[in-house]
Amino acid sequence: MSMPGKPRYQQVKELIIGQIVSGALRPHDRVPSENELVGSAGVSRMTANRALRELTDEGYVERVAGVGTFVSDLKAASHVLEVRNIADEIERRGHRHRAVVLECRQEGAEAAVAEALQIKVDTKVFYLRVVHHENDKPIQLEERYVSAGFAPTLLQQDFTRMTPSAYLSSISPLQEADQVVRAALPDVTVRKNLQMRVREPCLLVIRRTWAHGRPASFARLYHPGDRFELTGHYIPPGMRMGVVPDKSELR
Amino acid sequence: MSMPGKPRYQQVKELIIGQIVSGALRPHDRVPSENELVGSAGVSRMTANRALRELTDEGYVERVAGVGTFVSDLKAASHVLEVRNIADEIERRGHRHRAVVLECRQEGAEAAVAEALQIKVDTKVFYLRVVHHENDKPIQLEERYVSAGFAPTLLQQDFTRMTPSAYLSSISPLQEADQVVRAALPDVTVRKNLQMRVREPCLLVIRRTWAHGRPASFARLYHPGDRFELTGHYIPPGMRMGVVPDKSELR
DNA sequence: TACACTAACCTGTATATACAACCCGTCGCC
DNA sequence: GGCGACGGGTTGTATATACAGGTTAGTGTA
Repeated sequence: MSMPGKPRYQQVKELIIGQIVSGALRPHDRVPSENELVGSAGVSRMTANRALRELTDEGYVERVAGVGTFVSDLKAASHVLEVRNIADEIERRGHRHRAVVLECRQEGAEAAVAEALQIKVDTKVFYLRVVHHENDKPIQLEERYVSAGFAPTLLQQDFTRMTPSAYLSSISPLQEADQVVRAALPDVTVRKNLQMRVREPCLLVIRRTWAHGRPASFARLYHPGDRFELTGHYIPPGMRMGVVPDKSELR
Repeated sequence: MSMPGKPRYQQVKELIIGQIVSGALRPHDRVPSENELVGSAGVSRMTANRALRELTDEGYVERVAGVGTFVSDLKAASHVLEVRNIADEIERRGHRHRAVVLECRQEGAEAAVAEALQIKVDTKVFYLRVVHHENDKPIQLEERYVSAGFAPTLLQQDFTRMTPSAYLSSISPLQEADQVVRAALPDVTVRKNLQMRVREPCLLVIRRTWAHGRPASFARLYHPGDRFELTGHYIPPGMRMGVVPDKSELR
């Protein structure tokens, strides 16, 4: 255990992250305790403590004093992206989510998709189109391409029970992502599927998610402009433990 | 220096955050070194190190080995919000930014503004309208209301040299914020100011920034849908040092 | 003057040690 | 059987110490 260059606490972190990402450690599983890491990783307890503490800050694990350290639920990851799983979002508002699968098949990647997924044109990809409803009103049209190698069992999945993005993150959680948000006029197909008025603009989120350093999935998410908005909230870190000089509570 | 209940490293962090937020320490100022904190805060160097290290992770300060610790530029704050200072954004693309101030005056808050800023209707607020250009093409119409008490010297400011949001964050940086993003059709005034085609939708960002627990500023930012997009990128924390998660199993 | 070297200071990491608080199972006492 | 005390394991924090490596200013020499 002596990869030179990288600090030892970082090596310990990567060891554990690797086991989480590879699936060897699953959510709610127990992570080696500090004292166990002293033995197995050959570091001091303070070093093991730092590794586990930083993994806690980063959302990988949760620690309970007197009990142990456990892999966390990984839902926190998509939080930063502001658009979480649409089903969770709807349920959090106390509404009913329903998904209608329009298409679900394998096809050859066209140029734009191939470029986004960094594969050759005509490579096999899975293609999905799903409309998500909130209380029976369509609120998102999801058009998604998934690299075939990444999720071989995708076509057998029932996406009315679990959204594609939830399914994908269950296969390999906590990866990289980039996205673009723009306002655009929908084409006729999109407009019909979302039951939008003519000339109503839509909010379009284009997102790629990465796994193992390669794009795994490419999605276009269309939302009706009059029924959907992205919300974000920001509190500077370090302010969250109840600091703040002035605490005037309002509302 | 012994407030029981809060750990000492946290007390040190809050001490420094307080000086940054209050303005006693400004960007690029030097922060007490670890050894100075050993003397002035009465903690061990390891404890001071932990405080400064966490402030680094949280974006408050930057550290240079061999040199010292300095208050950061605070641009990190808006980073999470994905729309940073529009002028920085434009310059980062190597383009030219120009701001045209349409209006800049004091007025009584109307109902919607009063609610957003949590003040009474007709309370005095500053009202600003600025068009931001990228290479002489309008790219953002900024309509902003600022609580009068928050920035008394606002009307004297030259907003062609410094954007309103940069000015506000220079007064009291690193506060809380919330925002909403939506797609909408602009009204005629907005469309004209942004030189948009008819029926072209716009991307609307509505943002409130908070200071000392109260809303300080409320802004509507309109962007032409065909010339503007919000981008975001997400890398899970802990993966940023070049990890390659391998499948090294243990036990 | 030009240049090399050193001393002082800084961050970054690693370790051993210590104590507090917490959780839980077990053992012993009532 | 019931109940409380206790001990072992766990996290959380604090400290002293040590060494490595970076930066800078100043000093001294060629």
